[in-house]
Amino acid sequence: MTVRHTHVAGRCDRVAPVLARIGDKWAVLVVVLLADGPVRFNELKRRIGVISQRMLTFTLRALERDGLVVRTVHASVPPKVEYALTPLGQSLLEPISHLSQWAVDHADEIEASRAAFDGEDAREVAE
Amino acid sequence: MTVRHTHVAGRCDRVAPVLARIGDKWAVLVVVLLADGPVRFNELKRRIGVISQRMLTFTLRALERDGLVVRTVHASVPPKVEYALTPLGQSLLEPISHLSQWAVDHADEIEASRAAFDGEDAREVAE
DNA sequence: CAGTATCCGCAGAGATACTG
DNA sequence: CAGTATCTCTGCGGATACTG
Repeated sequence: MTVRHTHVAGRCDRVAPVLARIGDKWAVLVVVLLADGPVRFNELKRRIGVISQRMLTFTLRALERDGLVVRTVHASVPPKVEYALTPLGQSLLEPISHLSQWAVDHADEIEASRAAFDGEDAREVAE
Repeated sequence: MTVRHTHVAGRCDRVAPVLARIGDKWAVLVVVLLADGPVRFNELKRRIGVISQRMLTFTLRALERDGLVVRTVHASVPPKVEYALTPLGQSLLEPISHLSQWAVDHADEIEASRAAFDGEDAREVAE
């Protein structure tokens, strides 16, 4: 029984939580939007466009909890809260961009494959 | 209004579906398990350990549809179905391993941050 | 062995309304 | 402005049973 795992040494349960966060569509979006610098809550909401404030709050809390984002409250009226990437959060930008690059590079292949797959299905049914 | 996006040129809607697939915990696991070569259905199920056959089937169908995995039926009794990575699927291993590496490298930081975050919460409540 | 079909529970996410 | 609090509904995913 050969156990030659190609995957990175280190238990899967270390990796899983991170993957889950990446999979969270809002989380990644927020991280990318914060790449250029701090952004305020409602500004963030506006840029994302469709997100509910509930989900944005949850997403930011999760990112803050994981140490990827810092929340800074400026004591003023009206209140001003800015969110920014921590160094850890910034370091995540790199692997994310690798992945994004892959996605962009192969988007056409994937789409074609899907079309082919769905096409076969339709033909089977038709016969 | 400066629009200096750091993220990869190419619309987000191209990237989102891929991120969703990565976020699918089963999908990534399966891809990694297929890294060393073709594996049969039940063998895959056994290695994953906890997955329901329903989810495994769905996951494999999705991966097949996206062209990341090929399904090969060997006409025999009992039936034998093998799943293997396509070249496209193999190419995904690279960005995944980058991400995994990041996860492993920063797992401790993240965990510490979580503990600190949760600790503050508990203290606030206690006071 | 390798699935498909069906039922069901519960967490995730939206909509809405209210507050410091 | 930046949230919290509820209420609700959808759909992911597990358990189970059946089939080629």
